[in-house]
Amino acid sequence: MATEALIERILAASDGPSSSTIDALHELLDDAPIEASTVPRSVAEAARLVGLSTHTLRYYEQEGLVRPARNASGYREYSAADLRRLVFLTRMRLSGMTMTDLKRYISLVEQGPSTVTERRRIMRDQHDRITRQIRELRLALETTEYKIRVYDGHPEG
Amino acid sequence: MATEALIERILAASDGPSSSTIDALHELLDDAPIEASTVPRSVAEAARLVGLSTHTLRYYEQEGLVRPARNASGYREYSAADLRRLVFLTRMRLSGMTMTDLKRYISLVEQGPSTVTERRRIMRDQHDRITRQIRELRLALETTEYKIRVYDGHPEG
DNA sequence: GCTTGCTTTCAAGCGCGCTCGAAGCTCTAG
DNA sequence: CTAGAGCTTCGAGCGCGCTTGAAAGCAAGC
Repeated sequence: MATEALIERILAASDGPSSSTIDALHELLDDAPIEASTVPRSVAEAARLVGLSTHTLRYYEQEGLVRPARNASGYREYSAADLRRLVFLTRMRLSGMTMTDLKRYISLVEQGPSTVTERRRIMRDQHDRITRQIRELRLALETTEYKIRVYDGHPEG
Repeated sequence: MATEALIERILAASDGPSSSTIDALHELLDDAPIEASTVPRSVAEAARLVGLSTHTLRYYEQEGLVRPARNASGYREYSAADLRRLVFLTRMRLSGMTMTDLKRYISLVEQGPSTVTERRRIMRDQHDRITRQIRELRLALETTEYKIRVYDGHPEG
């Protein structure tokens, strides 16, 4: 998946003390006033920034997940808000949310505040799925660690 | 994925104190002397026990991941060792190991002790991938928690 | 012996999420 | 004016991991 680049970058950025870094990320990525470089980005720039391909960005737009403005020539212009949404989309995709669910969720977002209840439900479901997934991964992690111990000739192999 | 049933069961079984439970699981699932019910299982029983479909079990065999014995009529008979392997396979699949890598690994296992070095390398790679994945999931988890807080009308939404 | 439900093999199909390629338009540098 | 890079839309293709279906054999109860 091309989206791994994004994660690498985000993870690299979040080395520091966890809680404050996360707050900073939220501020940066979700609702903060638009920062310095508020210049709209071309599809290639946006793709590079979020770690997706330009093809994927166009595909997401086609699916209604993001709606960048167009300039006079019909070129896409991704605003800071568009980029924040792309980061959100990428995180949700990486955590296993399906395109169908994501499309549903974004459609609710675009319908305005009356849909908050259902949006919260979707986020709660996703939260639970992620929690479960992390537990699964921890089991798998233990299994690899066990195998590695055995292959390292650990006494209780 | 049909494999979720397995995870549910394993997770249900591993409620207790983490470390000792994990040891018990390893003992049970990896190298312990075969336990009480050493009766071979039909493909349907095996499927039920590991939470996969019978189709998937046959597919895994076709791919060389497991080699259950056959009875006089050509029916598959899954031994305890076969079941342990299936559990291992399921965990690795759920943690995102590809069929290709898993086939390579199992082929090394079947080639005997001389392949331990490469097997260890594969398990270490997989360990690293899982670790990375868990970090990604934690970011996504934070994102859902943030959204839920906002939708719950939390002051610092 | 018949029925019911399991088993077998084999090959084809599918759903998801991209991914690619073609054909053509626009911008910039030289 | 031209070359080359990057943009547009559109539709088709693909890779992975199953999943399904067809056709036929086997087992157990009535």
